[in-house]
Amino acid sequence: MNSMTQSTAAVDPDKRTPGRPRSARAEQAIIDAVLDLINENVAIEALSMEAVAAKAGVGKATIYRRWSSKEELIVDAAASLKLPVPDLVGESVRDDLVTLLTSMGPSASAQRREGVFSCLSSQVQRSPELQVWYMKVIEPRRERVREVLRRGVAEGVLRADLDVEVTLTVLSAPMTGRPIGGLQTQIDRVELAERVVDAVLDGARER
Amino acid sequence: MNSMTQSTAAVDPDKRTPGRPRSARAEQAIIDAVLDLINENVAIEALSMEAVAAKAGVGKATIYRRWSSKEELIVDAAASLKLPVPDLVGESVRDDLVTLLTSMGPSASAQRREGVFSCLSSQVQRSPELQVWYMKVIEPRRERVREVLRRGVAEGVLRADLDVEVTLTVLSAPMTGRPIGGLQTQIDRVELAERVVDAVLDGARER
Amino acid sequence: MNSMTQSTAAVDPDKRTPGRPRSARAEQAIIDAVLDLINENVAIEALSMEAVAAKAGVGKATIYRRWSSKEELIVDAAASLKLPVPDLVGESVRDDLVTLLTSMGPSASAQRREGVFSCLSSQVQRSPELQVWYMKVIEPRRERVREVLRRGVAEGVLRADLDVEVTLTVLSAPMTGRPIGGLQTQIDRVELAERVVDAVLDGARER
Amino acid sequence: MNSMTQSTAAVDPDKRTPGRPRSARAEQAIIDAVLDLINENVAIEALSMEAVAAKAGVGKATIYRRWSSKEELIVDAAASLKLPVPDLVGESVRDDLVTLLTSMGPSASAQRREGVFSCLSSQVQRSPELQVWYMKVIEPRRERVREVLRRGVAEGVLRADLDVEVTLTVLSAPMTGRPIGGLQTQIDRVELAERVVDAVLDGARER
DNA sequence: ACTTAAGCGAGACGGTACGTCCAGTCTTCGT
DNA sequence: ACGAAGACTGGACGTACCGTCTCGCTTAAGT
Repeated sequence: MNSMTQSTAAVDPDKRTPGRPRSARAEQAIIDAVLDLINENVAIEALSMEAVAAKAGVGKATIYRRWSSKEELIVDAAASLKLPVPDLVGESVRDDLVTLLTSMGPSASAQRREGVFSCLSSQVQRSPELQVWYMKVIEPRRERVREVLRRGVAEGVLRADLDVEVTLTVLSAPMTGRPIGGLQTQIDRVELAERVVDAVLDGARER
Repeated sequence: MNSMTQSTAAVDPDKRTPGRPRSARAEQAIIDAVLDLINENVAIEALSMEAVAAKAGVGKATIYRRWSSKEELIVDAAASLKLPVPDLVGESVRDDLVTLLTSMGPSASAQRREGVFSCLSSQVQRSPELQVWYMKVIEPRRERVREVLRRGVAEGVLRADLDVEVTLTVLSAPMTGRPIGGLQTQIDRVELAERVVDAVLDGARER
Repeated sequence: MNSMTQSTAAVDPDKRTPGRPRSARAEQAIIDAVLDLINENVAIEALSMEAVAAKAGVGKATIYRRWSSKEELIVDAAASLKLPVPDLVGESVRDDLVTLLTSMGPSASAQRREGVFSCLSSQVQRSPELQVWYMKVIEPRRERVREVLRRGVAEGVLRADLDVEVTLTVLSAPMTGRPIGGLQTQIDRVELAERVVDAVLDGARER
Repeated sequence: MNSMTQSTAAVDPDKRTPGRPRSARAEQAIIDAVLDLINENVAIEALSMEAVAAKAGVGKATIYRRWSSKEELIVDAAASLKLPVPDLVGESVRDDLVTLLTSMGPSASAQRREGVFSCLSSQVQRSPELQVWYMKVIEPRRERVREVLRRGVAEGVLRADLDVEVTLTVLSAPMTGRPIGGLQTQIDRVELAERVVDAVLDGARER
């Protein structure tokens, strides 16, 4: 994977590889081609390296020199879209959670991203390696949720015995999972986030 | 899709089509081949029609006569595994939910099923048509969850103003979603179900 | 082959086969379908049994019950077109030969026949059995040529030491062979026949 | 067709096409595979591209990149067998014609060639384009025959008013045509050539 | 300025799988 | 027991991509 190569290079910064350095233009053209193709091509997975190379005006070898598989390339393309984790006003646990959850999941932002994330999560199952990379993309947002939950506990707003991990999962799964057979098709992201947060905060049991 | 054909035929049961009827043996051999291949071949999506035909001892045309795409075939193969919705003892809302949730999701039962469901959910996004079929497979279990929730409300165990749909989503998403970056990799299905149910029932907010 | 079946049946004419007799309508429909398809479909050899069955409104088995291969069917279709051997006025050896040669070969008559014979001769190479059948179709005309040649010798019009077989071949080959790279594309059948006959009768050598 | 591509390239020999050049090894392996298969497989037309690719150790696409149809490939395979036009001693018109005719036609030389030419002539009817190519293979020998005939006329050995084209056809048709129902099955090539030449030179008519 | 080494676009390579079409056989009806 | 219909196995068709491998050509760093 690309980023690995960069890290490896960074280990010994004096040593410059001989020969012509890799073209940053080609690199960007490839990423753009991936995103464009995903964007046009709502039906994902018909995304072929051949098409990426053609669209980027690049030889296939130039792609494989940087990414050793289609999956890695797509992960990197997704990573390039990584949204800044939203700034939190920090006034209310509930509002912070709604903000964070809204920014999660496939439909989080620009249309272009939708397809990328949807495609990604379907590919990611396959190899543990890809999961690690995918995690790097989504984990920051998950960590912010944990922080908010812990802050809530500390402030006494949330239960002292809160199971933070399970609560995190319960909150995020409805946002990142596929919208099949559920609510997500009918209501918008913000409303979904609000209802999920409220349901999880308040609980179902009568007291 | 196969089941569609059957339904259509059922509309006019007197009228027999002329010619040799389709072989039930071939049909079953194809389904079995799919399940076997998925089973051996943990890495899904390397599942080829060519291999299915060979394994089933069937011509490719015989497959395409029944299913017009690989996706449809896999959905039908999955449907053939449809578990009986678990019987509920009906003593406690909490226990019933744990039972139902445990039976949900990709790792619900026999190993063979795991792969099928995992493969399935990654394919299903693509076409609205497939989603409809997938829904038919999973919806019964979702409906049972709704019933339990409504029963809980009626019995006064759950909040009177419970948002049943959101609660259903909040409960099921962690079970059916991909296990990426979450708890599912560390803990078993039953424990996950218990912790999710407890978290959702009790809520996070201090009261 | 069909005609064989008929001959076999003729051996014992009292004995009627049990069951429903074969439909003469189907038989004719199949032959007609072959001829029609060859006719439309100038590009021969794309003639499929499937298409014949469809065009004749007949099951494929009905064809295979009568003819055991595509080649046999085509030979029989050709035989059904067998022209009556032309009547000869018998006044002049030269004119009789021109008449006979004109009636030979693929372009001899109705357009429909052209394709059949062209197709036929390309298939016929393959099996000695087919050659026998093909011979039965063309041999009568060849025999008439031999008769005319022998008559010419008897009458003293042709050389006493004439090699009848070679002369027959030399006369007929230009008419039945494919028109590739030769004269046949430029001049019509009658003119070709006349020039061939004259050249062969008169010889090339100066005397 | 392949040779066309080569000729086109020859028009501007400086200009190299970009990309990896085509492998001459693959090209030869394909041609060899065709000839070998025809050779083993006396029953022609069962010759499949699949088998050619497998035997040549080549991807099917590599074949289709060079020849757009099976027919073209076979024509090129035949052309690769093109015999050198035989050297003529030039002493006698009759002997030269026998030599030339003997080298004509499907059974001219090595066994391998027989099948190729036989297969070829059955395919060639179909498209004018193929005929052009086939002509290129056979025309040189035909032209030599014309030359001999003209020389004979000039030397006074042959009739002054000889119809060269018809005589050429009359001589070559028995050699190249199918051996159906004729002499070719009984006598060998050389004898056939001699008898044909003698019959045509001397003529049939008594004088 | 001159090597040297790796980059570049292009496109051919051996392969695998696709979805379609036909061959020749088999199985079910209804006549 | 036939005829018509059509499903059956098998296998070739021609196409699209896979990931790799040349080509001839830049492009820089290090002589």
